[in-house]
Amino acid sequence: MDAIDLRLVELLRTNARLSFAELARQVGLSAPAVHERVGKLESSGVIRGYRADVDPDAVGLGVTALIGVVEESTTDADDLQALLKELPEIESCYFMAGVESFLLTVRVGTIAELERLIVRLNRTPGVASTRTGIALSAKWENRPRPLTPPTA
Amino acid sequence: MDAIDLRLVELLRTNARLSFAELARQVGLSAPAVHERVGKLESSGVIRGYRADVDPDAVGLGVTALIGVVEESTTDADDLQALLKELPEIESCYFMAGVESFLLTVRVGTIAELERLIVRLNRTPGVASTRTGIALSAKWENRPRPLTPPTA
DNA sequence: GGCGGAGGTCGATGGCATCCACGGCCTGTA
DNA sequence: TACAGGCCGTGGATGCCATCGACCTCCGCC
Repeated sequence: MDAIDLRLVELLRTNARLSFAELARQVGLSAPAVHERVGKLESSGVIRGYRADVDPDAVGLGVTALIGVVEESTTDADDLQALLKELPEIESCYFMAGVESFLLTVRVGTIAELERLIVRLNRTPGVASTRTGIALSAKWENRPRPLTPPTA
Repeated sequence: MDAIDLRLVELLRTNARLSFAELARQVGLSAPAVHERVGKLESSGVIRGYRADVDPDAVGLGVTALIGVVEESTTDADDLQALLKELPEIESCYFMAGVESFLLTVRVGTIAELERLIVRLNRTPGVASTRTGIALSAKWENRPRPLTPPTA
């Protein structure tokens, strides 16, 4: 992970469809060199994949919510996590410090669907309670942060 | 937005670097046809961009937190939003229903940096108070949800 | 029936991805 | 110092891909 790798990561983070030739021009190396570097970044797990950033509204997922989940004290967090993973509506799942063990970001089409999801969550074994906040709008999401060189 | 468009979106959501030729094979069209469809999806805003999914840990952003922000009653939400946008640490910003007007997902390198960020936030004009939850780990993030056809 | 547009296929061409052989530099060692 | 080996790069070759233009086909509408 030197400065060039960091620059490649930053470029791909902003536009994942850049060609290797273009990346090469940006960082001042040849295309094969960039190809190999990116391959290593992928296989070492620095780059986990490439995703199109899609407007959720446009694909029928206009409702975003954040749900805090309080675990029952008798349950194993791993078991609960496995159950949560079954629910495709859950886009992200964080294990948190605090009373609410999990914080979920959730995407559904309608408030009615959200209601059904909340009911389902509360019925899930290991869930003591949930607390839902509705996002009225996403001002921005997953904004790629400028990466600071390690010496900063 | 027909079923083929939806399939293209789903494919690109999972792997944004698929070639048009490969996409064409997957959906049973020719490459130029797919090229045109994807172009329209981009210019109509359905596809907002393409992002490499990077392990935050690997680029020195090992600390993730969620911060709820309570606005001062005298402030304009848009003004505050503009100020928040200046802070590169804020990865996502949702305008929420509830006491906390904004919910921020934040990514920093160390707990010390998080502390500085919280102090800065509390000093920001328009911010009445903040409430921070620390993510001990991200179980998963931005998982692409299988898209249901509109008739489902 | 004839027309026009949307959206598709096909074929050609230039650029890109990717493989391979080669070379320079840094480093540890005699 | 001289040298050997590994790492990382370059340059050239080759086949695939992106992309353009010409044409075709279907469908709704006059």
